[in-house]
Formats: sequence, C-alpha cells, structure tokens
Amino acid sequence: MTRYIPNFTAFGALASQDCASCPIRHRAVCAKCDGAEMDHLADMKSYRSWEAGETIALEGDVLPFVGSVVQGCATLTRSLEDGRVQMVGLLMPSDFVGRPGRTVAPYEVTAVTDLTLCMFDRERFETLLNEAPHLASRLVEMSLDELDAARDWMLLLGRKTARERVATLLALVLRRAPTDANPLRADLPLGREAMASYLGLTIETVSRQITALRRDGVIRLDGGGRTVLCDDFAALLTAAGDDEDGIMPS
Amino acid sequence: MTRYIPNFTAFGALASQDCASCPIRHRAVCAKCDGAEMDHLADMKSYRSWEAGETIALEGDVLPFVGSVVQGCATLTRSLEDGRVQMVGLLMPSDFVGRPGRTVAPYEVTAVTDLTLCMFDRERFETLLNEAPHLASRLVEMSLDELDAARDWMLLLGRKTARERVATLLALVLRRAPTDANPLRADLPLGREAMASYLGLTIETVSRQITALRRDGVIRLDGGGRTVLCDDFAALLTAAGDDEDGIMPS
DNA sequence: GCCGCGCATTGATCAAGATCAAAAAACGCT
DNA sequence: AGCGTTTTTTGATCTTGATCAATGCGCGGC
Repeated sequence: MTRYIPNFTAFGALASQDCASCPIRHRAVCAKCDGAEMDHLADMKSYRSWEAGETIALEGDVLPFVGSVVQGCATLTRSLEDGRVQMVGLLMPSDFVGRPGRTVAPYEVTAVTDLTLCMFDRERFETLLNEAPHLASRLVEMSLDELDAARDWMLLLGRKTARERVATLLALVLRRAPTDANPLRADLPLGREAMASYLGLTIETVSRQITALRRDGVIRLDGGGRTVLCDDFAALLTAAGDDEDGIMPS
Repeated sequence: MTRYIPNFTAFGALASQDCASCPIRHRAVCAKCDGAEMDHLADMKSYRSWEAGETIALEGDVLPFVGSVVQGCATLTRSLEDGRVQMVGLLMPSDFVGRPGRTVAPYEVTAVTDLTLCMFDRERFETLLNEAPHLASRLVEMSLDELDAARDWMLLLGRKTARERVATLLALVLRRAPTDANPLRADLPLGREAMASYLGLTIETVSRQITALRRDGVIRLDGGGRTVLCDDFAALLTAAGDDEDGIMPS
C-alpha cells in the first residue's frame, strides 16, 4: 500500500522507488527496461539551475526539453489579459516538467526558490517514449494522477471556504515535508502572494486565515511566518474540510 | 493547424482524424500500428448504454473498464462530506473514460443524457498499452491535453467572475456544437444545476447571468431555455474574459 | 383544456471575501 | 546597529455572489 498524496506532485510517485535524486529516479522509471535503455537515458541528461524568482518559460514559449525537478520549487501559472493570475501547479523535487508531444508551454513556469532541473531533449525523449512501452505506460499513469490532483484542486477552488483552502494547502506542504517527526514541521516554499495565487484568494485573506488557524491552535508559526508547525494533524485535516487521510488502495 | 478546444474533451482530439463513431476512432488511435493490432482492438470492444440520470460509477467504485463516449453526455463530479459538489469534467462524444493503471474511480460518473459507451476491459487494455508504444505515447499526449484543460478550468474557478464563467461555458458548448452555421446554435446538454456545479456557482447566479447576457444581446435563448443562439461569438468570447480564439500552434 | 410537477427565473437580504489603507515585522545592506 | 525595502498583518468598508423565498413557465398526463 503506497501513500497517495493528492496534489500536483503525482509525478513524484516515481521517487517512492528508493531514489531521491534525479539520476536514480530516472533509473527507476526504466526499472522494467533492460540496462541498455537505462544507459540511453543517462546519456541524454543535462542539468540547469535557476535563481529564485527567475522565469523558466512564459506562456506560449517553445519548451525544447522535458525533465524533472532535482532541487527547489517552481510554480505554473496561467493568467487573464487584465492581469488576474491563477497558479495551476506547484512543482517540487521529483516532479515532472514539460509535455512530450507539444512544443509550446501553456503556462508560465517560474522558480520560487533556487531551482535545479534535470532535463532531456524533448524530441529525443519522445523517440524513447515510442520505443519503451513501459516508460510510456508509466507516464500515462503519472499524467492521470496529475489530472486527478488538478481536479481535486478544482473542488477546492469551486467549493471550499477560505479557511478550508488555506488548511488544505498547509496540510499538503506538511505531508510533503522531509521530516515526519512530531510536531510536524515544514518550511513554506511559497510566500503569501504565491499561496493566494494558488488558492484563488487574496494575500490579505490568506494572512487572516493563517492567523485564525493559529488562534484556534491548529497550527503554529516560526521563523517569521515562514515555517509551519502542527501538533494535531487530524485537526488540520478537519479544518481542510476533507478528513480522508490520503491513503488509497492501488 | 488544428483547432485547440480548451475544455475537458481533449481526448476527443482523436476524432479529428476523420472518425466520428467509436470503432473508427480506435482504428485511428492505432494508425501507426499494424493491422493485426487494429483487429485486436476491434476484438476487445463492447458497448453499453445508460439512461439520463443514471449513475455509472460512484467515487471509490472499482471501474473494470476504460472506453470512450459514443453518444450522449456524462459528468464527473467530486464532493465533500457535507454535500458540496463540484463537477470536474464533462464527457462528450469521443471523450475517453477511465484510468489505465488504476482500479478505483476517483470521482462519480453520471449520465446526464442517454449515453452509450464503447468499452474495453481495463486489464486487457493495459496489456495492449504495454505492447503498443504508439498507443501509449498518444495516450500520454491526450492525458496532458486533458490536464491543460483542467488547469484552464482552475483559472476560471479561481479568478473569473460569474458572468465570465457562464459566458465561458456557453462558448465552450457552442464550439463543440455540431452545426457551424450562423447564427451559432447549440442545445445545452446540462441543466442549470449541472452548469452551476461545473462553474462553482449556484443555480440562481447562473440563471441571472444568462438573463444578463441575453439582456445585453450577447446570446439568445430558444426551446424553453435549453437552446443557445449566438449571433456575435466575438462578443461572447469577450464576455468570457478570454478573447484568444482557441487557435494554437501544434 | 386543465392540472401538477420539475425546472428556471426573479426578488430581497445576507455574508464571505475583496478592496482600500495603514501599521508592524522581517530582511538585506552598509 | 541603523535604515530602507519588502512582506505580512491588521483594520474599515464595499461588492459579489450566496441564501432564503416566491413566482413563472414548459411539458406531460388525463
């Protein structure tokens, strides 16, 4: 039974196969393939880094690569002509980036922390995809998980209250945090503005709801509001309006 | 250059390859494969119909098949414990249903009109996927298109006004309508309740916004509010807050 | 035609969150 | 440490869409 984490990081499911850094992960992708194909993958890789705040691609840019996050954190955003912005995805380590079969990025990709990507030339990756059925069918599953996560977020954006939205995001970040110790603790990769953008709210509302959750003893803050602590994760999930515990049968 | 329709129907992209009914479409999927595989597909198919209003699967149900819509219209919905419901997808003819690699349906699937599906046994389809790389890599692209559509909808749910949401949905329905004649005309497959569910609004708000769009001369109604007419599609797109015309480079 | 039911529209009021505005922390820099 | 910048918090008010409550309309049955 594997832990199902309902967010935009389903591509990271690969990382559950004993590999945290990029090269090992891509080896895991091809676990069912023979050694030759693994070498082929290793051969195609390159790395690149961006600083916090840098734009990786604008809406409509040609993206010549696919790849995955090695370190750091990036956001995907879509916007309206008049400047309204909605974040549609949050990329964390081990998440997949890019679109085999499509040249153009349909949303803006921005590094929110210093970021390193492991990249493959898109066309060569597509060729590989056509030759390695296990890789392709794994990628289908991953895309569909990603789709489920997007649809979960639609439920949040369409029906949840401000408090539930904020609690949901905090729970998501805490779940993905490296430490499992009690109390749960995680550094927020996103500032208030990015959180608001992700949640379909304004900065002020996010701030007020965080204050309210703190007042109610559901969470504590540290490090100048950049670190969340949680003693009672069940209470946080209740505040998120969604007390399923994220365990799913395969 | 193909028309990019930003909704949940990206799976229908297959239908652009000269095939409207299900068997032909699946043949198109395997256009690059050899004839034997096409026959294999034909062999595995079965059909089933549901009446308007019937539930096809509940959240958490085991879905033993994958397939596609031959005729009619279905909705995907996700809900919170307290009864709040959000529609997360609208399935129209030629759209794909189901999740290779996953047994459980993560949302409720309901027929909104009389509906016929063309189905494949899920496990046999997965086997096929592992054997036919072109099919798998095509399915990756389709899933990613579907993901883009879901993320477009996140922008709508997170940032658009009630008027923009309603206009967006009407534009979407008109775009998918069979007739291209002027004035544009389409029967609404969804009642006000389903529209509200899709748009993250209430029935009353949807009704008021439709009235307002009618008052402003952007649309007309017919057939007791079940048919939309539109003389000025550009005006509708403007009201949708998103006047890109849906043309996308491949 | 007339009745009854479900669906859609319209109206009055309310409340959650947005907006406008200011104060308070946190952080980087010299 | 001191200063300026940026981010976060807090406060007051306004607006959009939700809620509560009728009313209207279309359609099928007899």
